[in-house]
This record gives sequence, C-alpha cells and structure tokens, in this order.
Amino acid sequence: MLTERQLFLLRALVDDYISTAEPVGSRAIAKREDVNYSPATIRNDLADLEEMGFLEKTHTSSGRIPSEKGYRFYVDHLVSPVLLTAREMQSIKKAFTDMYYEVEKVIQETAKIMSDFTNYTAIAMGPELNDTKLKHIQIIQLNAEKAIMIIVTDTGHVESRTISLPKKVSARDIEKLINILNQKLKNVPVFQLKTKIEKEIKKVLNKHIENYEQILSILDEALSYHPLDQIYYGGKNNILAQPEFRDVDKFLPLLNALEEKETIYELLRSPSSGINIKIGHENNLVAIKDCSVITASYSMGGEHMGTVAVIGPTRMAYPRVITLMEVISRKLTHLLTELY
Amino acid sequence: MLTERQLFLLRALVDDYISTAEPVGSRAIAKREDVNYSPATIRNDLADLEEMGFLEKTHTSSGRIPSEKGYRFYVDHLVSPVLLTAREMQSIKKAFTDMYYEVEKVIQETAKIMSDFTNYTAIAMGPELNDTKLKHIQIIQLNAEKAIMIIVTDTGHVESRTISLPKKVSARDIEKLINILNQKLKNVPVFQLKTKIEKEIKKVLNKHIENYEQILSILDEALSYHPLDQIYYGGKNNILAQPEFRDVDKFLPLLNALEEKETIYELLRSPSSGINIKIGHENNLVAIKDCSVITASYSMGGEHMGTVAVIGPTRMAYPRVITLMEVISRKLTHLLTELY
DNA sequence: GTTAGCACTCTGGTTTAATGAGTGCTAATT
DNA sequence: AATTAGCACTCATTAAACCAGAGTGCTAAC
Repeated sequence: MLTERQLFLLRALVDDYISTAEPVGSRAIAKREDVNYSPATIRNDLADLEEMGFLEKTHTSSGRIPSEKGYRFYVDHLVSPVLLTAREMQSIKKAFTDMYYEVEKVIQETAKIMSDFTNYTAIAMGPELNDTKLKHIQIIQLNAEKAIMIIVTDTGHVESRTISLPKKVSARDIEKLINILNQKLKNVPVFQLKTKIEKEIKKVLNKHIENYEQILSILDEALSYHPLDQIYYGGKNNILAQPEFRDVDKFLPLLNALEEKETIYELLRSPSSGINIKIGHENNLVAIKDCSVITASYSMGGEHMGTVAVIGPTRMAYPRVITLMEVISRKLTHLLTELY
Repeated sequence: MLTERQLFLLRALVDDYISTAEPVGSRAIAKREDVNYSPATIRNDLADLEEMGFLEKTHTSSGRIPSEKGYRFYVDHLVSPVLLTAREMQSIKKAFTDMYYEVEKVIQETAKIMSDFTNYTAIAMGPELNDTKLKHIQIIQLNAEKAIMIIVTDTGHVESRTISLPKKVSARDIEKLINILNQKLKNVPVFQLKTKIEKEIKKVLNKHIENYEQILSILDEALSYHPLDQIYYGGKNNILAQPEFRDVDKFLPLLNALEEKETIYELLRSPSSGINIKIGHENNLVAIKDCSVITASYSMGGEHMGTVAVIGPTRMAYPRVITLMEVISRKLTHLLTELY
C-alpha cells in the first residue's frame, strides 16, 4: 500500500517528468515550494516506489522516471483534472463553428484542432456507416462498358464506385434497376444492404430485368465499404518535436506505422465508448511501444459514429489531453447531431 | 569550354557521388578501371571544374561534390540513358494491370509504384478536371435544410458537396432544376460550368423556378473544385533513409512542406509537358533546397490530365529516375486512355 | 521517522592526440 | 606542352582521457 506521501511524490515526479522530459531527482522535488521533506526522505520513498515498479532509473545514479506501471497508476488514480482557460475554450468553440457542412470535412478538421491544441499527433476515424441509412442510390452510365454507382446516406456521406457493366444491359434496364433499388432500399441501414438485396430484391429483379445476376454480383462488390478511407491525420510530424524521438531509429517505425492505415485502424478501433487510454506496450504494437494513445468516441444522434485519438510519447501531458479530448468529443458529437 | 576528359571526369564524379554519398577524391576516380590518368592529372582537372563552378568541396582538403550547377550540367548533357531490367519492366507492367478501375485509385497507386521503384518520395497529382465534361448532375435532398449535390464527369470523377437549401424551395423545384441543369449542361467542360450557368441557364430558370437566385449562388460555390484533394503520396518517409537527411532540422521542414498541399500544388504545377527536372534552389522553396524534383505529366486521350513527381535529394539517381518516370507516365497515360 | 553527511556512480561535455583521406604545388618525366 | 611523382599541409573523424555535476545509497545523528 502506498502512503500519502508516496502518492504525493509519485504524482509530483510524474508531473515534473512530463514537463521537463528529464529524469527527476530527489533534490528537484524537494525544491518545490509545496514540499517540506528533505531530499533524503524523498530518496527513501522514491526507492520504495522503484521497488514496487512505479519508477525506473536510466542508470544507477540518475534521477528517476515513471515506468509504464507508474504512468498507469498516475492515469488511474492521480490525474488532477485540468481546466482549460476561457481563452482556449473560446478558441475551440470558434474552430467548431467555422466549419464546413460536410461530415468528412468536420472530422478532418477535428484532427487538425486536436493536434493544434495538444501538440501531439492526432487521428480521426469515421464516420462509420454502421447505422446510417441509405438515402439514395444512383447508377450513371459513362459509356458502353462502364458506369458509376453512387450511394448517398442520410448523414450526407457519398460513396461512389466505378463498375463495369455486363455486355447485355440496356440503358432501360439500368433505369429500372435504379428505381427498384431506390424503392426497396431507401432507409435501409447500410450494413444490411447486402443481405437485403440477397433476400428481397433478387426476386423482384428477376421479373423485370434480364441478366440481372451479373449486375447484382457487381453491385455486391461495389457495396463493400472501406473504412480505411476515413482516417484523417493532424500534426503528423508533431511527434518529431518530442525529445524522446530525436533519433531516426526511434521515430521511423512510428512514422511508417502511421502510414499504414490498416495498422492504425486496428489500433484505434476502440472497444468501449468514452475516453480510453493505452500506455506504451498496452497498445500491442511494437512501433509505438514508447507512445501512449488516448482515444475518445463521438456519436451522432446517439449512435456511435467513430473515434478520435491523440498519440504522443508515454510521457504525455495526460491531464490536459484528457480534458481536451472530453471537450472535443462532446463538441464534435454536438455539431454532428445538430447538422443532421 | 570543357575538354573531353573534363566531361568524362565530371560524369564519373557525379555518378560516384550519387551512389556513395561521400565526397569523391582524385584517387577514387583514378582507381576506376576505365580511367588511365593519374590522380594528379585528375586533380588538376577537378580544380578547373571547381573553378568553373561545377564542383564544390566540403572543406579545404576534402574530396569534391557536385554543385547545383554541376548537377544541372550533368542532367542536361551527361546522363547516359539507363535501361530497366526486363524483370523491372515486367514488374511495373504487372503493377499497372492489377489496378482498380477508378481513376483516382489508379493515380494513387501510381504514387506507390513510383516510390517503390525509386526509393524516394513520390507525389501524384490529378486528374485535373480542366477538359473533362459534365456527365451528370444530381441534387439529393437530405432534409428540409440540406441537400447533397453530386457531379459526375465523363472520366468517372465524382464530386459531391453538401449544400444548405434556401427556405422556400420545394422538392418539385429541385427536380425541375436538376432536369434543366442536366439538359443544358451535359457535355459542357467542367471549367466552363460557372460561366455557362451565368450566361444561359439563368434566364431559363427564371421562368420555371421561384427563388432561383439563392439556389444559383449556392450552386456556384459548390462548383469550385479543390485540386488539393487530388494529391497522393507514396513512400512519404523514404526520404528519411537518405544520409543527407539524418538530422531532424534537415528533414523536418521538408516533411512539413509535404503536408502542406497548397505548397506541393504550387511546386508541382508543371509548366511544360514531358519530363521536367528541378534541382535544389531551382524549386524556389527553401524547405526543399536540398532536394531535386522530377516531374512528368500524364494525359488521357491526348488531354493533359495531371502530374506525377519524385522528390529526392539533389544527389538523386537521375538516370534511373528519369527513365522510370518516362516509363510510368507512358503506362499511366496508356491505362487511363484505355479505361475511358 | 526524518535528516545531514559522505562516498560512490554515471553522464556529458571538453580537450588532446592520432589517423587518414585528400588537396595544391613544384619539379621531374614523357 | 601535357602528365605524373613527390611532398608538405589541411581538415574531419575517432578514440582516449579528463573533469564537473547531478544524483544515489547508506550510515549515523537528530
């Protein structure tokens, strides 16, 4: 069990290390005005904290730095809530009101805002199409072989695909097809489209259109949604300003990982809602073993829509980022819900 | 005027420096099997070349490296064409045949290919909409205030914008509007849409639709095209592997410049067609003063469509990259022309 | 339980010296 | 007249040596 003083010292040390990025020694802590213990006393406690695994030393006679376990404890029990200044709140508010109307643009812009306010790298994912509903479907023929299929959802998301038409489809058939699809599929949740087509549309089409099978198979393929297209970054290179990433070998894997949207997608798919914090190895991704990831989910009219995240060194300004993420996910949710 | 031997030595030195990244001394050149001059002779010529501004020294007693003027001369007069291996050609061909059908995807993929084959950073821009023609325009109402406007071009490009509807527009009016627009604007080059609307459509609309002015103003804004959305990267971090960019201060401005699409757009808007090479300061952008940019334009059915580029250190493997760019822009043009 | 004192450890920066690659110049050679 | 050998000199790089400073752990005193 940790004593009051140990708790206090652990917090003080982590706070200090977060802001200086230098190992913290007993003397440095003792010098703080709110501390009345002598360096020696502090040393004893720090030694205990180290023994318990909350702290580490970079070498035998260095000051101490928090271990991952230390950060975890700090995040779970010691973060004191930080208030943003009125100025900052104002500035965030402004950023969110000046925005475009398109959902994608909003998400994209949010990533920028997050990175600007945290000075870390921000990632925004989504919107996921899960529960959005089909608003309109359209096929526009380009030439004898090719056509564009466009799908619009009720959230204003537009997906388009080029499809190659089977040989024996007439313009009339396509028109019929569109009419049927729109009639039957309007307001169907996007993720149900495929099964719905399979179950209900097939028969109807059969009656009206020749060659419907080939069209359907293409439709089917065209309906697969790529969530990887919906990943936006802000301040991608901010991480390079952090002293722990001075070395090329340190940040190159990280930068490369950021480029792999698959990896990022897996990393951020947040299991729970609300704020989520993963520290270092908790992320299960070697490239970011020295980073922490803080995610927050946002929604739209109560439906979970996507995730925003900030990625920084494990020595991250947790308190600030946490409050910031809370504010931003709230604002984002609010804005999106209001928009549609 | 340069003597034969000086020409030869300049080429040899640049070649050598390109592959080793180390200043090249007289002895190193003398050792080459195709060289029969003594180091002293070579030294004299190198001194002359330096005096003429083609070479530089990193310090008084170092070997020499090419100056920008040296690279320029090398590129203009000394590059010996390089042949790609059959294997490589095969591999490029394969990459281009495995591709998606969408133009955007093709461009995107091309950036990847270029970076993979050069190990530098690749950028692909376009397609520019200049001469593509409108195929279809559509407005889909989402709710009382919002609608999506979708524009499809004959190259299969889809642009969509969210627009907010004026209060007093009925669904019927919108339908009318779309019909008129499609009727009048089909096959009009995209860049003429605005003026065409201004000149011809206004009157027609006036007759049929109330409140047409508000709609038009929105339409007008929605029609502005953002070429910045059409910039794709490949191997963004490849540049970090180059020894000249070991230092954070060296590559950070570069990486940041890459993130600014405005900047990149200005940088790559190639004036001429064909292959274009800009060396170091010729680029007029401090962030890439130590880089060279090789651009190539591609087209579609004879119409210029966009630009692809490779950006690497001034010490770039020019011969190889040049041939590679030629091959790729040809393949790309071919593929796109065939697709539509 | 807390603190002062002290010996000990390790880092980081600075100095010194040695090595080696490369040059420019002069004089000899072809 | 052009080329080359020889040599003194320069500068960067590396390793070793050294020193100062920050910090610890431990013991003994408070």
